[in-house]
Amino acid sequence: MTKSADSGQLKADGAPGGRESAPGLLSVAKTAGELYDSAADPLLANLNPEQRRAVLHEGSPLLILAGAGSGKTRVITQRIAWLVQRRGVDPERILAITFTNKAANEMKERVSSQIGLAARAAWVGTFHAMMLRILRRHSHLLGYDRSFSILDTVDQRRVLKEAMEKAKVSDKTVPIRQVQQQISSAKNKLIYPEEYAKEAGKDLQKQQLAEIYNYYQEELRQNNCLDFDDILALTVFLFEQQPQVLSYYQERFRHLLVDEYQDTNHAQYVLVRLLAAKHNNLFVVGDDDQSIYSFRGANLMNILDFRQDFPNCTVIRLEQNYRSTRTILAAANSVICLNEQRNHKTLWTEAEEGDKINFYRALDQNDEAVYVANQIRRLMSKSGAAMSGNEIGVLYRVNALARNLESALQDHGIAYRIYGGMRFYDRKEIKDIMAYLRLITEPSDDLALRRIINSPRRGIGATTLELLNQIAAREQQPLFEICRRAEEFPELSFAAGKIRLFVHLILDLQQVLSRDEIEFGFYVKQVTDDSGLKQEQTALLDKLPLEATTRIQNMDELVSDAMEFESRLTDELEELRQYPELQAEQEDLTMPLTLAQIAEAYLERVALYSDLDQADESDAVSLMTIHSAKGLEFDTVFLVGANEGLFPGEQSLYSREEIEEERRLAYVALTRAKRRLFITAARQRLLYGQTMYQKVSRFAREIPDDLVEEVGGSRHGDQFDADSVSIATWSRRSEDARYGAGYSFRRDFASADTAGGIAPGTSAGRRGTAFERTKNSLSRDEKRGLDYQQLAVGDLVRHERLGIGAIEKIVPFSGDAILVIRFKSGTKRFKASMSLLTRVED
DNA sequence: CCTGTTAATTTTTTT
DNA sequence: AATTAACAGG
Repeated sequence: MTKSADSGQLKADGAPGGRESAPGLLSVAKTAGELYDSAADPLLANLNPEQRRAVLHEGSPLLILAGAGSGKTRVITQRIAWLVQRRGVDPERILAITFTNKAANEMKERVSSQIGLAARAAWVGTFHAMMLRILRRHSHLLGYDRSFSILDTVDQRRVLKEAMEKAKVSDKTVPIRQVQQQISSAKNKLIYPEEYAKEAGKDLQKQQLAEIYNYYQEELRQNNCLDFDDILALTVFLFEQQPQVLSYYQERFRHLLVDEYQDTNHAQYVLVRLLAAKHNNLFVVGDDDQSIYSFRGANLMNILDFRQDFPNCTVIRLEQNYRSTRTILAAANSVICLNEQRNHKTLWTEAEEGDKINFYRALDQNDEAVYVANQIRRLMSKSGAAMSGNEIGVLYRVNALARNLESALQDHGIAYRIYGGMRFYDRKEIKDIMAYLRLITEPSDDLALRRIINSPRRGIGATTLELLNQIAAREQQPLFEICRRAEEFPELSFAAGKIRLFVHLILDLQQVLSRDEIEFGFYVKQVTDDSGLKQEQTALLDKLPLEATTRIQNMDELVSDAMEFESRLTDELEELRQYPELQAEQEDLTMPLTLAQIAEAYLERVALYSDLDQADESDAVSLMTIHSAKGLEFDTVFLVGANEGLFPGEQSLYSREEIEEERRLAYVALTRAKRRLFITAARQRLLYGQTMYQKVSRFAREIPDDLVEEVGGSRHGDQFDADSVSIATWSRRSEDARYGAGYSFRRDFASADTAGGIAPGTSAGRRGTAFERTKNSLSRDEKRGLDYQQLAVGDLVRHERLGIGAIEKIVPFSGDAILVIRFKSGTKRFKASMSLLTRVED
């Protein structure tokens, strides 16, 4: 399947086409940067020689091996600015790919501040977002309708389960999770069911998988759905099958920039090769030491083999670190050095030595959390040099560790924000509403229909649904079509009335959508109301007050999120209109937006974006996994849970490759810190319902002694270092403790610890969901929000980022109100109780 | 057809 | 520990 990628010939001519000759400036510089007095160019002023060489590079594919904190984002943005402003490249000929939406947003913003609104015409985004954009335009060539929907992992599991039933494979013999993983990795290698079946050969297990895979893919196709991996793989197939389409994008994207190249999987690698093949203007930035996504198919070989893949390429190393102190950098270097699979780089810095790394050996997970909270409070209240919360990041290997930290921070009154975990859009109530939107915009989406036909309860249960399924299979029509014709089928007579109500609900909502008379936010509100979802929760208020309240709040939140989304979209469009020259290629944005288009755009955003992507201005300590911290930096970093079996994880202990990946993860964690680094490990830890006894992580022990200041015990030796009893590893099996005589003494030790008067940290009771608690802690500390009843049209308010604005409109709903506010920069909408606004007295 | 109960399973990391 | 799936009874 790589064949066609290879057949794309790699010409070495980087010669710019006519359209690229710069206005006035330098055709000289393209052969030799020295001929041009680059030192005087303000665009290059803040770059070191290597960075400058990278920005100016021309004529061959370029690999930049950029160590952590070496200014790679700056190099990419300056490169884009350089291309546009000095080389006269049309921004719409630039495709810049990042890995997270957050990184993409940051890049867009930085580029805009350099070159202004023209940046809008460049394509900047994640692989998934960019390829999706391409797929939407050409999906009919692959047999998908333009309005296909994207399944998330949960929906995916639903479909898989059915596929397994069809293939008569019990999910007991083969866990769904594994099937999901297998299919995903096959797709990332561009292997689709047919080929998978061929490769299976006589392997019975593989044959079964192939069958499941086949059913799964069929189901997706029938429902006009793609999963995440399809987005990449189908784009590859599109390019392979439709040379004219490929050729169009090759021509269009004369300049291709890829960030975090070390995290590309095979499909992404092929995409890069295909797109760059014609003009060869490939600009790739990566750091093999920061490759941490092999579990989702990232292939480290892509960056290690770059020289072979692009024989005439140039390699530039960025080794000067601008982020961390000497101490932190030395620690990170000494850890990563122990990996064998790497391009050798040694980061250096001119920065000062800085504080030693603080290592704390905690008693248990609560003690650990309390220690972190105390340290944070100390840092934030230091007279004269008080830090603000957003300069602090708390990082951990697995999301499960966030819980203890949460309660400790709460007890200390520290505002925090948790990233990851449950996405807002993943909540049941939200997904239900999204399923309504999907069915409304795409009536053949059976998956959406099945999700909502009985949500809220309409008395259409499994029996009826089974009947519907049978008829649909017989008639070869989507479920919704069968529902519509329910009267024609006698077997449905029992449920026909209920089905008709449902069909009318959807048809009515479709009509409202196509009439296009109300704003999108209100449309979403109408969906929540008419569907009965809201009412269902209101009815539950007496029975489950806590849950129902959150759900109602979430639905309201979704309404205002939809409003904000619309206004942001319209603002963008407005800006584009002011630059007619940008419009040529933006065909999808030149028309006035209809309600249906907004709905589709919204569904798309919800599918690809996580909460992490929203830039957050509030001043709170960040809690996140190391994975999500990549690309970020904090003045002070706490790395918690530095225990063997947790980090590195238990399942990676016996594979050298996996240990190396974990070590890279450690490297990423350490290099997030600018000035101060705290590392904590617990002697014993209650996790997943079991107490385990843990050694200090090897990564903490690999840091040279002279860089570390130890508190509460040594990093070396076992967990009971006082009497140096050697216990090889912890045990997570409770029956071990019960039955194994050899284990009983562990419990004695454990109780001795607590009986010895060392009280474990206070364990706060569980209160509500993580989401809720985050919100509470913020509102308690910040007093955000306004009471709309005390506001009037014309009042002035201040927003931290947007400045002062005037209230243009107040739209009350469900005890709150949406404020429409005109700022200098444009009109924005806020939910009054949630807004970060303060009133300005005039 | 729905509800409340038990039993079982889960834990890497994310677009 | 906590979420989720299966299951029996109303």
